[in-house]
Amino acid sequence: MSIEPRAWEIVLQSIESDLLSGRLRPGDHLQPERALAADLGVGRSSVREAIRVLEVLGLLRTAVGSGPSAGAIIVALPGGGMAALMRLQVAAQGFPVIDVVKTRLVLEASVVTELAEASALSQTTMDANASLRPDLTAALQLLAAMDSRDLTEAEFLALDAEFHLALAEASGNQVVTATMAGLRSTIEAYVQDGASSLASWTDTSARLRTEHRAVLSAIEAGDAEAARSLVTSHIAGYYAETQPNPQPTDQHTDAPGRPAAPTERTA
Amino acid sequence: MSIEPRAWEIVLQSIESDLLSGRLRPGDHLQPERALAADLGVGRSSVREAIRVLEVLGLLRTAVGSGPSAGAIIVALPGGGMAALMRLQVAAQGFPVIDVVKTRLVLEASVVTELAEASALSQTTMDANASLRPDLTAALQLLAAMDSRDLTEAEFLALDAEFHLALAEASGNQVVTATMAGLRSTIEAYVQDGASSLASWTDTSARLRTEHRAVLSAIEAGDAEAARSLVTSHIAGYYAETQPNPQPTDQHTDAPGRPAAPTERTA
DNA sequence: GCCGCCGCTGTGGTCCGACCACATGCTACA
DNA sequence: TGTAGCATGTGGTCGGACCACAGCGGCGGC
Repeated sequence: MSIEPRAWEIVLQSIESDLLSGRLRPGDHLQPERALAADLGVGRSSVREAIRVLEVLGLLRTAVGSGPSAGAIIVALPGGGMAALMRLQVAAQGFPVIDVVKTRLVLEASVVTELAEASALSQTTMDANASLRPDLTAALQLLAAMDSRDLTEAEFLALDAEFHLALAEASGNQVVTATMAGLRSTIEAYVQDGASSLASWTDTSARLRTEHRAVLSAIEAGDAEAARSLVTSHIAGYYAETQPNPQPTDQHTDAPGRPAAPTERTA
Repeated sequence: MSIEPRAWEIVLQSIESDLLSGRLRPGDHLQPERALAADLGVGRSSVREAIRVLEVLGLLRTAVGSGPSAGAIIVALPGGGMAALMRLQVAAQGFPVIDVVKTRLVLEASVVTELAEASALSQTTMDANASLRPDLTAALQLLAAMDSRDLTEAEFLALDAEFHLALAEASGNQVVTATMAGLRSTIEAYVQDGASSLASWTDTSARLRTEHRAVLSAIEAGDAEAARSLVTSHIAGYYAETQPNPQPTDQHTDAPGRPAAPTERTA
């Protein structure tokens, strides 16, 4: 017959159903752990496991103490959970880095295309619709910060990653933004790994700066095709430059004696 | 200075570092909870919280009992974790449904483009490279299954979702596949919600079938542009058709028939 | 009457011990 | 020799205990 779900799943489903029905909304407090446990007829440990999951997934934050700021509060900030997911999946070899890069390419191409189109649209219509024009000030500020002469490679590349994330944010698509944020930590890792193998960091960073400005210009000019092409070559170019020996489908390194880790399909 | 991380974070980091260093690989067993707790100097509850997180993220599965199949085993199946993340973020209003649809659009367009290009490539080169040709048999079988006359709307749409997922799998990009799998449950929900508002289900399902075949034909013909355009209009068309009244921020509220979307496990 | 200190209370964070259910595998008995 | 049943190891759950911390309010000093 129907198997009894584990206790922590009961808690998770209860919270999810409260979320869906609107009984819980962002900003609300969860019941205290002890009360929730009593209500659902489970132990406090089980409640804590469910809360921990939700916390890692970025759905709530917890704080000790008392008062309005304490307790478990619903906060839907998707970036954190996505980042944890990506990071761990890459670590567990569930996600090859090349796939992460390819996905980044696809998403960013779409982001800049959309931004350029929105920009073009805002130019053809009345200025009254200034709200339609994407907000690129954050990206511009990051670009300016990257012009600073006294940046280490790591600092520069961190700003680089933030710049790309800012573009995603400007596009307004929260799913894409969250995914990019999740990809970001992985991207930053490979980007910084690759930086050491560059012929000349000065040359490369200068080129990256130029390319960034070109992308932004294309967006502001409303030239979607150019923006897409520029951002694609920007990302692919750096990746190619830092991967001197491609290693086709293999990667995943060592230990050929392994049972090849089947990603067991549920079907 | 540095604040002490919570105990369960210590466990998580320990496992992640084992993953990164290769001490843990897919298929391996984690230490028993009690041993891990003793090793790391934390309580068993904290170990369990970390393990629970990893389980929801799709990094491992747990089983009771004894013997080789029991215990916590590393299995990197990204789909499950992504699905849980997407589902909960949508529930918490962190992800507007429209953004989910847009992201699906972008990813699927890229998938079919890539498939078509690979297909074209495999045609121009020797047939010896048959391995380069994407494997679309799964998609074809699903298409055939959808031709069956006696399908309910729900069954048809489930097959539909699986078809789109099969395309992603055929493309070989695991990040995209996992993201699509995560989007899938959300997509299925809105798709089935919308189905009731259709003028004629018979007409619509016939059209969907035709569009599916057209997409597949374009892929097999190696016509990337056509494939992209077809899949875009396919998805956007259905979404537009089922959303006569956009209903800005609202949505969901229901629960008829679906018991709050359990974390689909089982193997 | 006003202000500040201190303890009370509620909260999450952690640990511990206990017990259960279950899957194995071995042992003892027929 | 075969099988029934027990021993073992594992995750799953619970309840209790204690801690640290943040607010809040009462009490006392000024």
